[in-house]
Amino acid sequence: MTDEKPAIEELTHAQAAAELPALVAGIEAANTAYHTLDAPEISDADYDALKNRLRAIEARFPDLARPDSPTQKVGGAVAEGFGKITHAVPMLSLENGFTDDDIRDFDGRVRNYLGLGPEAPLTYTAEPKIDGLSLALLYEKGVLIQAATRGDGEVGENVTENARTIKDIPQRLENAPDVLEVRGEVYMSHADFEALNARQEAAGEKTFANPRNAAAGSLRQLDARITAARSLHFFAYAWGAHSEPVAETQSAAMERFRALGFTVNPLTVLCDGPEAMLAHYRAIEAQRATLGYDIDGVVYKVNDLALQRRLGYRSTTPRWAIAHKFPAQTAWTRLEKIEIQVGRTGALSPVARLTPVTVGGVVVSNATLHNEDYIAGRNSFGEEIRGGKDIREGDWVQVYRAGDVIPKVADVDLSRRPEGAARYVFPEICPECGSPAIREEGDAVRRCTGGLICPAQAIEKLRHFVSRGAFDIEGLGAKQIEAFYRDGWIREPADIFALEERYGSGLRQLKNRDGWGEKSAQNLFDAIRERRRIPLDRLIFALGIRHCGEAAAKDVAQHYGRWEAMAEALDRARPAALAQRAADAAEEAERATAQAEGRRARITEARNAAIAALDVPDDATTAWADLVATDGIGPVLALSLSDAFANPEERLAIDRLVAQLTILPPPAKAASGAIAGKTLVFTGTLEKMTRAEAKARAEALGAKVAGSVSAKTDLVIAGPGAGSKAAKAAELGIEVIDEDAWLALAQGT
DNA sequence: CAGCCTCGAGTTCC
DNA sequence: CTCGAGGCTG
Repeated sequence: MTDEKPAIEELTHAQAAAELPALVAGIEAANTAYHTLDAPEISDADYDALKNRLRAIEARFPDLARPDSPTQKVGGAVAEGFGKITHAVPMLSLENGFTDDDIRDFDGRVRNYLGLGPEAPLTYTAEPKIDGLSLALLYEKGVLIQAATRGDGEVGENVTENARTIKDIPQRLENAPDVLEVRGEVYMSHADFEALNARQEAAGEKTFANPRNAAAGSLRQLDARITAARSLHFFAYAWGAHSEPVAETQSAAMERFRALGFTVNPLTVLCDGPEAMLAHYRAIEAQRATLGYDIDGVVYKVNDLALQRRLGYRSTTPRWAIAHKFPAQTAWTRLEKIEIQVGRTGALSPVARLTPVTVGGVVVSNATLHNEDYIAGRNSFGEEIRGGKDIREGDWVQVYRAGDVIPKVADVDLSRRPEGAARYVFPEICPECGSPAIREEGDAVRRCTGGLICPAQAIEKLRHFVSRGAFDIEGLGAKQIEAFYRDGWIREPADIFALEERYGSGLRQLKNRDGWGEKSAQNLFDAIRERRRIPLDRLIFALGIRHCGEAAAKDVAQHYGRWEAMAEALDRARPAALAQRAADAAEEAERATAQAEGRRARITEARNAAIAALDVPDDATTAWADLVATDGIGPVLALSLSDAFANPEERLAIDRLVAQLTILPPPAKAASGAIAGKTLVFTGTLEKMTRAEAKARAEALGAKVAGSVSAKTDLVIAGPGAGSKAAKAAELGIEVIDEDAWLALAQGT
């Protein structure tokens, strides 16, 4: 079909421009026909010819190449290939359990939360945990309109076209609700995996380490035709958005999925308690090798959906489910060397360099050794781990991947320990800068004291500054930061914003060195300029102050509202912060003798004396108390913040940075709903829900739940048998309601 | 004051 | 993903 077309070399620009649209349309039509109708309209050879011609034209006239051209979707380097999809209902992960007792504890927690006794009937489903990748399929009026990967749980990738090629995924559902999002696992069978690898090898292509990687790689193909050729499968096991209730129990929901045309795992059963769950676990474990696909455990879920709803969710996992994982695969290898890495906070982290070995289908050559004690064979309480065996260079060690991800050392074979292998001596000098590395009392890690003098710390801090939750500057990743640091172009965050002015012309001329050119330099400067406007919480997080992560930064930003208010308050509170530290030191010094004499009061006396000696102004005490009383901020974080702002060098660097920025205040908390922002106290017996449940419900509605009634309390919910708290509420003139009124409030909003 | 929950920090491999 | 530690609750 390309016969009459002029050869590429003879094509004029105008001719090429005229031919392109039809070419692109032809390829796209073929794509659609291939995987939506399962009936290719043209032969593979013709398809390839079309694509080759398009590629050739684009190569000769690059200005004609469109960013959405089909040639951009072949085997390309990824990422931008897929659109992002925000999950209407987040795709959470599951809590993991490993031992029988973990599962019994889970059952206990569920019962406790629901207010059920140990003998009350409670049914769970138990199903194999498929080792694949989760996928969310959105159906509207019974038609599949979107498929998204899990991603980080909030935002996934749009792989709709690829999902359409999977036979187990129905394109249409009969008698389905208007909106139904079915979730499940995409996986590849052992047989298909072996066959695929054989084909890959024969074609000289790279093979996959395990079925899960093969499934993931296949689903994330930019060319859906490749996905179609990979025979993937799908088990449905959960749901997200839905316009009407799916069912009343988990098992009925699975039955309904089956009726709708999905495949549901046949090894799903109902269990009437933890012992039955454990029995099923062992039964599945026994069949594991003969299933024909990989599983990595068994998932238990509370069957009754009304109970699931009551149990609700913690921050990242549901309370009504747990994954009982099989023991991780292990392998023995030689530990060649122990190396020390220095992190952002100066922490010295030992890493094992291993003779590469395959563990569960993945080649592992490094493993974390955590800290000094872990190498020595002890945990933080001084108890023995690995039977007290220490780890030495040259040892044969058994490694596994914790949570199937992080390689760790499980055991040491002492019989194979080389002659003369010495106990590992942990360095007390930073290997990067030579400063003393100190281990504070009661701390598990040893830290370099070099601060920003230490290049490792400086670089790690800068990396943190540009990381995802912080300034997130596109084009300025870890590698670039390190290069700029070594060049001396970026030594502190403020330098990033001076980069264009100081080195712009130089960078533009760095043709092809480190991949820089005029265009990429311009992109970087644009990205940096975009970030000159930054939300306050991101700025605080980016500063990399110890103990101040993303969540704490949000709390601090919310508390102060404006940067100036924060800086001013921290400056004012400084004397009180110093007093706090002095008091802590005095307490530490006094503790041993006070305990010997059995006089706890002496500790308080010592603290007070230390504070009194410093003569702290009242406004400092007020500012400090205000900070420490903030939700989520305790003395440790508060001191850390105070130290960062009081350190002259650090403060100057912060001020230089802030001078370059426009800081956006945190959004005012949406005070919607009757109890949002209110402080509640529950007292007496609640009959319709447990305390924990009531608390979770209140917090979900934006309220705070306190334990005792004070002037700050807004509302008291009193059940039967309420005593002093209700009386105190009456005394303070605080509104008191009963459980039914509370339920109305909780449900109404 | 002890136990729970959440957050912070560090780490590996694709 | 996991461990340790900080902060809050009962």
